[in-house]
Amino acid sequence: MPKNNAGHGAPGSGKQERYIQPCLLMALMDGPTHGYDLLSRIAKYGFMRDEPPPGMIYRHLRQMEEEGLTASAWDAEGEGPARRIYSLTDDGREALEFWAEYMERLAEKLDGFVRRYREKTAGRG
Amino acid sequence: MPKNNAGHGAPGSGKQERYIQPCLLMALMDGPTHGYDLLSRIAKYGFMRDEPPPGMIYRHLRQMEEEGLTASAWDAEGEGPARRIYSLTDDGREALEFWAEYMERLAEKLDGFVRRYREKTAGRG
DNA sequence: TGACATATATCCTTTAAGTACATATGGAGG
DNA sequence: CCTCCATATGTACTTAAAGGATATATGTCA
Repeated sequence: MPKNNAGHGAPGSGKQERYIQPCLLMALMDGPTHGYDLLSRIAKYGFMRDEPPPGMIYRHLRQMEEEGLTASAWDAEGEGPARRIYSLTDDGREALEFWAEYMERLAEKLDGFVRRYREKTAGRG
Repeated sequence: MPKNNAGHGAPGSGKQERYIQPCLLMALMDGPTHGYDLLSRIAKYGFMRDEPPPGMIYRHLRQMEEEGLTASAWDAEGEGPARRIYSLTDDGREALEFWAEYMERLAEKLDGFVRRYREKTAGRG
């Protein structure tokens, strides 16, 4: 057995492809909300084993706001600490469309690769 | 138009998901060869726009050899500078199977995401 | 009043990819 | 013969993006 493919890329290594940005954009399609809630919303897309550390999504949210993909405002109403409510901008919706097309193409390539592999190994192993 | 989604992840940014390691493993399934030849072999899998810079694949090849996924030997025969001929090990074949399963799962997740997006946006835009 | 849950935010580190450059060999042309 | 070029391999530095730890604030509840 190989040592679980330690090293580059994906299987087994630390750095995953978690698609946090498109997940956040997608989650915001269901309506504006605050960061902590987005954390649980994006879990259902299946790209991460566990919930990502909170710090992570704030980093993304800040960056996305800088890029004009989201807008935000403080919400002091309600209990607990004040929340910052994020919403999608038109640019954000466009970016998500971009992502969807990219992800579609990527899925095709991945499928093509796997198909090719299965053909190559058909009838052995 | 958004500024082409500058920033994180994939569409438009620098860091791509090029799957060089699985591509190299797959290319070696067609038989042992040297690095420069692998460069052109892996182009056909479609993960990179252009051929990756040569230095890159040597980095990968060295790392893969450290991990026991490939073996190599000098070939001084023939013209030009000596070549190093790489071949797959059993661990390498197993790692490729690993990759194939990973890529299959990833493709499913991507398709699921895109499907969900298309449903959400059906009938508008 | 002190632990706890929610919520936001900043920092430093690690990983892997991008980029540029350094080396070596043999062939072709002036 | 000497330079330039194509092939071929390799090292080194830089950047990008994710991982992870930690800091801050607030209101609830025991």
